[in-house]
Amino acid sequence: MTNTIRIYNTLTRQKEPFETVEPGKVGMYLCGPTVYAEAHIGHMVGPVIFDTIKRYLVYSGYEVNWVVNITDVDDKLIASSRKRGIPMSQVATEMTMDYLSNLQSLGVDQINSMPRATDNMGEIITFIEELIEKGFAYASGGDVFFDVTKDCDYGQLSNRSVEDQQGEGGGAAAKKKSAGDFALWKSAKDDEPSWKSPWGQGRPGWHIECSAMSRVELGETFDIHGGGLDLMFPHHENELAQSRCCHDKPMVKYWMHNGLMQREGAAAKLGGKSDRAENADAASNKISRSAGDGGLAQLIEEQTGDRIRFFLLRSQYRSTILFGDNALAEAGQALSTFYRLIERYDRLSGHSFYFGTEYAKTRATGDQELADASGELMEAVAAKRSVFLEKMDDDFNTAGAVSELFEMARSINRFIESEDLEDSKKRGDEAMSTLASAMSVLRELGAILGLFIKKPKTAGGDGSEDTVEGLLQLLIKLRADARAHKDFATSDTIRDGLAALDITLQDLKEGTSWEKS
RNA sequence: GGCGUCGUAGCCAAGUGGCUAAGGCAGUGGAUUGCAAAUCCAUUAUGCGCGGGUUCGACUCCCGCCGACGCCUCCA
Repeated sequence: MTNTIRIYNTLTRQKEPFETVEPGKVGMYLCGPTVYAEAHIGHMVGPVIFDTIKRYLVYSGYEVNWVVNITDVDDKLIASSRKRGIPMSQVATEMTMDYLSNLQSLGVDQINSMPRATDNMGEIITFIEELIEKGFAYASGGDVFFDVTKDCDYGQLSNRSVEDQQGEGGGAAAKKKSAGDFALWKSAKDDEPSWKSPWGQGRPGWHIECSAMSRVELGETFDIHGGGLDLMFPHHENELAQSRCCHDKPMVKYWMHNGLMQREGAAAKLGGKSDRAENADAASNKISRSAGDGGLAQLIEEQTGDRIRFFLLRSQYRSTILFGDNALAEAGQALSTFYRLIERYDRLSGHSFYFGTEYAKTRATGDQELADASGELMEAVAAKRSVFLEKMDDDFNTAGAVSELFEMARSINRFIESEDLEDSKKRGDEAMSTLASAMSVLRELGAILGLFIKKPKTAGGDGSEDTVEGLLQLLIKLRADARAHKDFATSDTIRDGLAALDITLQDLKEGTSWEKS
């Protein structure tokens, strides 16, 4: 187990060595979605980076339990349910399915548990009772509030004082002792969905479910808690207050917050800042569902999940990521470098990269030049692998790590060129064994990032890949015949025609391959 | 008003108190090719928003300024 991982902790605002509560084990919790509407791309930043973090921790020898909650009861869900004339639970189910399918498309498959708020009402109510008992909360007119004045450490995560709190206002304000108090339990109005509690029919406040469910799944103190920067206040601040006060011990060792995503271009510069009132109507590049963003499933269909995942991983997770067509296109262009190399390897080796077939070690042929080239390649690959891991150790710097992958790909291509492996007559077992070894390192590191795990889709989405492949082979053969007769007019007609369909041909030493962009 | 983040080549984006400031995209020259595409080689920031300061030395630390942005209200 490496013990060199360092994590930027929002609580202390610095990178700290990673030390788990329990040796060798990691409990981590990520705030999941409120399932009232379709997800947008911004919702995937957290899941993708946490999925990668888990992969890396597992790779480093930890046993990791990763929990992502589903908030399936809140005001917006109620509003959506009324508007659509269907039960709140149905809205929640639909949107949960949308969310899960998006996660799957992006290769987020490391989550151990996804508890729902409505399945944990008993625990939530118990948690609130404990807080009341210990004097940190009070019931008031059917509602229950957390008393922020009783928590002398309140505000340490987001670095703000109780005096600064403006409070939620609205109807609940009159029931509160002080403006900064927040709801643990909300009494139900007329036909709202509700649950029975010691304070009457009602539903939980926003923050309490995370305190209750994280305790159930991960215990009173666990290792990592994550979420978007926008959740730092009030959500995480309040969660932290609830749990710390209830248990009289720290809730979380490392608080991690990912940067928010913004739309590229558009109103990038709109003068003034700082004055909320004036800026309230200013155009924003922010992505949010309340601004009508959504449709992630369609975006994934157009762009592929791999491309979006790679795009997200090319930035440091704490920074603001600018999202747009250009950015995605560039990511796709860059990613294809790896796909081409992988296809090249498959073609030369006759094996599938994705199945990870290992070559038997071969006896050296005594070719000194080859031995030197092999040694050079493996040395370069080992060096880049080592830097890759150092970058990941440093607060999961996926952006820096990716650059090592590019250099690795170049080294491998250089080897293929220098040994002329495109020529089957020069393709000996010794060279291919070296190539396979180098590729296996690419596979190993790619898997940490959740990349290059399965073959990407190349043909169109009509499901007839065999047909497409057959047609392409037919055209490639016709073109080869034309070229053999130096009928370049015909051969170029075929190639240009395919290019118009975004299909690019590549003439190799032996045969022709194609790819669709 | 309070709290906080950021400003690195045409674009995206890592990074470090001191060797030649990663990588990608785009571009240019070359190898290769019937021509391409792909791949490889070379090349593209004497400088890291601006002005001061600390230091033997700062892009990296401190202060000021300018600019972009986030939170303080539902938000990943």
